Amino acid sequence: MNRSIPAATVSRLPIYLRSLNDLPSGQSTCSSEDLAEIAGVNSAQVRKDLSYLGSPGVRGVGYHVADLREVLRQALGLTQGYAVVIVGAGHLGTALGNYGGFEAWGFSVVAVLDADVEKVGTMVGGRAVEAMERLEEIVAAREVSIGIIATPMEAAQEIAERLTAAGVRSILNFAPTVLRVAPGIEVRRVDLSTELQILTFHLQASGA
Amino acid sequence: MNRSIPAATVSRLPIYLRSLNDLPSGQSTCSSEDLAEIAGVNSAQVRKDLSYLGSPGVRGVGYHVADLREVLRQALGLTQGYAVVIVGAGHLGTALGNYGGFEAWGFSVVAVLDADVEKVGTMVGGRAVEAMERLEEIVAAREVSIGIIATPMEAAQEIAERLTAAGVRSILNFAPTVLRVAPGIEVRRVDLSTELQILTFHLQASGA
DNA sequence: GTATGTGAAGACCTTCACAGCG
DNA sequence: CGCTGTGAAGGTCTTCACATAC
Repeated sequence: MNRSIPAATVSRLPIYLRSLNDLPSGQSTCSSEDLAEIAGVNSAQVRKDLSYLGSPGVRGVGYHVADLREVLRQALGLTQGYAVVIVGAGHLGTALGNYGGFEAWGFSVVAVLDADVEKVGTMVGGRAVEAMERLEEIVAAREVSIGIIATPMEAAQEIAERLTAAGVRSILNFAPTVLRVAPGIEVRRVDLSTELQILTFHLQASGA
Repeated sequence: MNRSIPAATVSRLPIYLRSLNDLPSGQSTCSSEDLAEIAGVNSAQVRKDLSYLGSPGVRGVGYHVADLREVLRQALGLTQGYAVVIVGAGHLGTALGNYGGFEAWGFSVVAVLDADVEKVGTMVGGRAVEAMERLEEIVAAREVSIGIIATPMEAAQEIAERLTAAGVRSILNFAPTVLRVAPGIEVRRVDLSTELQILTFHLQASGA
């Protein structure tokens, strides 16, 4: 079914899906131009991206909003729920654990882990923090498919190895380090200081 | 001095800078191969990227670590400090405010703002949360160059407009929305649910 | 000898412009 | 007629392969 959708397109699909919510309510159909405006991209880009999902539009009319939402949800695999484990209950892990948005998109945080025995048992987002040594057991028993690493840099690589050995195939890494993982394991890196440094590059390039 | 460095290169420079810290200590010189390994990219990529910064290497030898670090810091504009304001003192804004890494890279969080009067005056990362209406005054008085938006989605666009009107030229946006800003304003988006959805795309594409 | 710096080739991505279809 | 879907063109990024310099 997937005729190899380009990576750049995949990274925009979530934006299109969210953009549908920003349409004037009651609008049952939308043009590539409407979506382009909201998503901040070129309208030809929108049409080409969506064309990879079959041909969800109607010429002369546009895209039927409800249909398009369903096609996007299907493509992104959002029709099933995914169990997520958060590793690290520091400031960031706590913020993530308290974030209400996971459930809205069908994700379910099934555990928050921390290596610090002082933190084990404390509550984060309504769940008790569990001990790091239970990682493998929890991943297996709760069928975790996504691991979120919110540990200090030093611990990140080892946690990634334990997660993947236990069966996790997707990792979202907030630790400021590049993880080395086996082929087939998908890692996304979110790094605050990298982002800030890209901003300062432009500040100084434009003469600040 | 900047002979228009490609965007893709700019986004890797922070990784190279950090990679220097991961070299075996005492190693005063390193090859593009060494850096490539740590940064997780091709070594030709490393050489081409670094060649945009002049020619910081020595043929037959490699890159002198201390020199390269300095060249990277210069290119990224990290030789001067930057004042940062965090807008929104919810879970995420609080985590950011408590994050110790800003100072290490030369950033200085000069204010944390929130629209909720209940939150004003509470402490975040050793600073008292200030009222949102003081945004313009604070940006001007404390010479803020970077704004971090950690508000709910609905407030983000207005905050972006107020920040830029007050003189901020760089924004790091954690709110799940695409900001519309004037030309010349640099925005980086960090969106948890987008990242998770890209992961689920691959999970389902590989048949999970 | 050794590792950088770089033209050339190739892969990938974006944009245009218009054919095609409702 | 209007808007999608798409070949073709143009741009950007990555990788190769080797000349170049120490």
